[in-house]
Amino acid sequence: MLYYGMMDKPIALSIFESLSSATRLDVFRLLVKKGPEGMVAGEIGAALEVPPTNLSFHLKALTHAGLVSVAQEGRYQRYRANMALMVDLIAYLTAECCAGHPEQCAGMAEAGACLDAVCGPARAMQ
Amino acid sequence: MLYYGMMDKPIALSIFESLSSATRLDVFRLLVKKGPEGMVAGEIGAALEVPPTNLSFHLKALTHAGLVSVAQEGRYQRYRANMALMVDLIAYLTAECCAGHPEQCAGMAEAGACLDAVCGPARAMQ
DNA sequence: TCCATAATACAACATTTATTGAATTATTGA
DNA sequence: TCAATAATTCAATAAATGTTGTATTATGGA
Repeated sequence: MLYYGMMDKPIALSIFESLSSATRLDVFRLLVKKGPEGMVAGEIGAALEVPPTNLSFHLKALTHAGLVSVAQEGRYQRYRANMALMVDLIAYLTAECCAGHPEQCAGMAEAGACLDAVCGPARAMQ
Repeated sequence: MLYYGMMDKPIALSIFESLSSATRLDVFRLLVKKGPEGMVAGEIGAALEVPPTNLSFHLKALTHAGLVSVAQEGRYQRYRANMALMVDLIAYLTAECCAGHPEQCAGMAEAGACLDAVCGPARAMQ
């Protein structure tokens, strides 16, 4: 079940900050691609050719924002993407869309907008 | 109709960079709230208490990323949010989820993930 | 135990981004 | 036309981020 309401401005900001670096966006997309299996830090570094020190810096930012989770496996650290947070984020951005009159959203930009466009009318707040 | 495929890494990056500033996130959310009506620059600056010079700097970044559109009205510049781009962005992030086996996504993080979780199975690529 | 490996923490430096004030462009109304 | 307003551009400064090398912590295997 999706729970819209966990998100607030500081969290949204830290998510956007986290994904605003090319390195971190690469890391997150790689982990999304890997799915539940995840990857240990060394594998990520090798795949993206990022030096260990620098990778630690970026993984810390992603972890702090909640975009990735980390689990210790012996001397390895396994990282996994948290896609659910992205879903919450979009819900947050669209929550007050058109001042509560989302039927107006048809007129916004090139395509439909608001939560209807994301999930369909029946799925909002589901 | 949503068209998944307009998004690429540089565009995704510029969107995240755009929304990684508190001022720009405030501006974008305010414009989403306003809907198709939009707001002129001066109104935005007054509402958020951002000096004109600084606001121009941030509006330029949002416009360049495609998150807002701008239309001239006499000596005013009217800005509107482009929600559709956010929908595309999520589709981009989830496109290669779980290496093409999105049924694995149930195991990711706290909630469902991938496009199914965003739009429901029937809506993917619709 | 001892050495090699995985990963992170810290500090110095380099780079990028944000903010401010002054000047510029363009439009409206008297 | 001329003064006032809306908004931007530009240049200088301030602040935040990213990167690198060295040192540290902790685990696993010989």
